[in-house]
Amino acid sequence: MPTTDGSDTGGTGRRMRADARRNQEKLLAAAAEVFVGSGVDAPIRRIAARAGVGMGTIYRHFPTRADLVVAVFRHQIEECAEAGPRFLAEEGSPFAALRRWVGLFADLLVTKHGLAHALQSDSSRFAPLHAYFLDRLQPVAARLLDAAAEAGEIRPGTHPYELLRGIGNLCIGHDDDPRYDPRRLIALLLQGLRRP
Amino acid sequence: MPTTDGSDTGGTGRRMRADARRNQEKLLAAAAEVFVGSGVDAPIRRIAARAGVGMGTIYRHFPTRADLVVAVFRHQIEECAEAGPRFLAEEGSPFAALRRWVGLFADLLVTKHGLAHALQSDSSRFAPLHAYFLDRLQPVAARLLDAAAEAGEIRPGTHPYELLRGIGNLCIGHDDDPRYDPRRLIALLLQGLRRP
DNA sequence: TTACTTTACGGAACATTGTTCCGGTTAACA
DNA sequence: TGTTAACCGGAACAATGTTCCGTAAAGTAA
Repeated sequence: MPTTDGSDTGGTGRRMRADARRNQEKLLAAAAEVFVGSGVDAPIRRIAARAGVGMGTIYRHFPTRADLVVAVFRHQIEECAEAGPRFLAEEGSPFAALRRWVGLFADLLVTKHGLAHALQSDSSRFAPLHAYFLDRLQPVAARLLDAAAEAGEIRPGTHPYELLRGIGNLCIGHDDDPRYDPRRLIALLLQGLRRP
Repeated sequence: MPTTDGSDTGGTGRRMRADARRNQEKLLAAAAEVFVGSGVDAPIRRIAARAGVGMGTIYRHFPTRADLVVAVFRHQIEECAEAGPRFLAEEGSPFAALRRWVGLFADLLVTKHGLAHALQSDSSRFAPLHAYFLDRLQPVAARLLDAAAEAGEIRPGTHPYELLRGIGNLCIGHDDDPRYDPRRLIALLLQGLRRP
């Protein structure tokens, strides 16, 4: 798993060359800028151009688009994952923690243009992004669901994966349509979870 | 609004030439076949080739991909729209009718590969598809929701558009992942609608 | 510092797909 | 049957993803 600080080894176990690390950072910065303006489907060429590097360089550092997206959003994903247990400790009930965390998760998807859309995508583009998201967030969702179920606040049996994916899906396309607010539907979904 | 039978006028008010109608039918058949195998994002070239016509022909008949998708699925959309009022008459309660209709709607999206995905899409590709879907199905959803709300079975205030879009979103990507079954989440959503 | 090795860089070249355009063909009709 | 308007096919162009290799730079040791 690559890191973003000076210790990055490029996966080879050897230290990265200085220019390589410089370019990687330039690429991450450029990608973050372009993603905001044009979504995560922006042309690779534009990102390379904005970073001032060639096509070969971007493909060497990030073989797939998903690798680049993961690298750009790693921080936010990490924060979201860490918030789960914290909410469980802070909130009065497991269900309240679950609701708050789901809200944070939805914010992440809604704020970053096209991220939700990329997460499911067709076929298996973005498979690495999908995998990273799940590895990191599914256990968190599972723990919140379990806690709420044990407390008797929701009925048991909900699959964490399915819930995450469903919420992710609901967040798609909110930004080109003011009539559609994913949060209302997410609230309905949570309501449907509650024990009668 | 184009039709598929012999009366098609191509929108000009004049009768279509025989070869034009023949090609349109060949294209519809080919598109339906290709969509099943490769989803609605299959290359235009392949559809044209399967129909045995040139690129110009397909673009003349269906200027955008969405036009072609609409034409292919018109029948199913129409059936779904007509089922709404029928369910309302047949079922014991408005909510039961709503639930049954939502199931039919979901089946439509789940069965036709990639249709759900195309429905929201990014930017505004598929805008005609989106528009047709809404024009036809939103009033049906509205009537079902109103009836259920009036009967006191669900709480009022749910936007038909939002519900349709949400269900559409939930149906995305079910086919490349056995762990994800949109129907379970849709059931939760409906449960969340119910009056306490 | 210099010579040498290893790694990375840049961008041309190729592949795929969407989209447009135009010369030739054909159906419709008098 | 001749005229005309509509239609056809596919070449040509454009945008983008992906690969490859000659060249340049960084690291290393004498």
